[in-house]
Amino acid sequence: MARIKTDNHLSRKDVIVTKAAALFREKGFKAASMRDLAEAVGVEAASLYNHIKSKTELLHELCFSVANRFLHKMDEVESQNTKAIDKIEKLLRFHINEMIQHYEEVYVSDREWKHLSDPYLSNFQNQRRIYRKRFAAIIEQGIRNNEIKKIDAATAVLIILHAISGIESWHRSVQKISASELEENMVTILVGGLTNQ
Amino acid sequence: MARIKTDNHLSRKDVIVTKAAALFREKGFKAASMRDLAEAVGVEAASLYNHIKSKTELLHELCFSVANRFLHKMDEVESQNTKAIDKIEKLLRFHINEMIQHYEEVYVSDREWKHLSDPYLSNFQNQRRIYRKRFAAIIEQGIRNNEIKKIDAATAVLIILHAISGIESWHRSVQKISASELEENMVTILVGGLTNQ
DNA sequence: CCTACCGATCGGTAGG
DNA sequence: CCTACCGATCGGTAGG
Repeated sequence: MARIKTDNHLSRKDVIVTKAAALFREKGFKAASMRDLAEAVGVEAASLYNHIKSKTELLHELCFSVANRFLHKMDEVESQNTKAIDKIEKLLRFHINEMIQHYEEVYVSDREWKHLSDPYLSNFQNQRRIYRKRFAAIIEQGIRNNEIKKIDAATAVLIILHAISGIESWHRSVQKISASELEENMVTILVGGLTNQ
Repeated sequence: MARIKTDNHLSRKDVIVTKAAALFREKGFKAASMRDLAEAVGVEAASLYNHIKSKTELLHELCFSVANRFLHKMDEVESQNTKAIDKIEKLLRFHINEMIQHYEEVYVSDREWKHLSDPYLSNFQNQRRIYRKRFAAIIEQGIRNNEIKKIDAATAVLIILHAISGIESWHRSVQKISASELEENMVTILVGGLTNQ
């Protein structure tokens, strides 16, 4: 997915990864078979193995490409010289947009990572734990600066991250409101819930 | 699960359903095998079928027993003569407590229902859609009465319900804060996010 | 990229 | 509640 392309065409591998994300999202990792995937790609199941090593490899490519994007954004936000609540809003908006634009991948990374096997599993869990701690540290900074209510930071992170995963329902619904309206509503409720005023 | 008992002992069936909830939560419905379940119960796999009809039956018993509790609570809350924001807080606290006390069942009902098969699948999806509409209607009432910010009610429901599912992370963590502190933190953030003040 | 096929594991049944 | 076993399906490989 991160390969540089000279044209708009996706490599066969990219097609496989993309179709895998859609299938894993729809059926779950375990219930999605390599034969399902082969049919979606338009080849026989055995042919997939000329491009990938295993079914699990597909899952960990998806999980880590998503995790890397979030960690990269966290680096960027932490280095900025802004108020804690602004950092949180930036992270929140990034999460919302990632979920809207890369729905299948982000969803799979969020819900199917438990099917990873070691060493990827513990690696992923570690990255996730660290990300949440960094997020909580920003909230704690905001509480010390009186920008944010006196709440448990870990609980706040948990609420924010899970609330965002709710976009999944919006994504598959008849979509009454637009993506930008969705974003503003979420920011209003969640930033509003954290701040004193 | 709803059967009346004359003593504290669970019937064999109850043990199977309870162990199934734990297994489906831990591994996911598809990845949890009947042989895993048999081992957890302490019998051979074939023996399970003297108490249950199929693996799917276990899933739909879990999903519908959880759904029924929420629908029953919704009936109760709707019939009360209180402000919309109080109804929301009541539902919110009920959800939180259900998630804390019946963690495995509620989690499975929330995350594994897609493995139901028709007619149970569409039945469950219907109940879920109706529940959310009733929840949204209360929020809309609150907006009309100026108790709640002018937001999209469906988005608010989505945020609330998914935020609660975040308790899953708390449940399996080293549990820094108590259940009641968790509840108060969630109510503070979410009710605070909805209200004008 | 395909045909042919493998060993393993699955949910479930027969019969006692 | 057990032993014995079934047909189906799985991820993956061999060989071309």
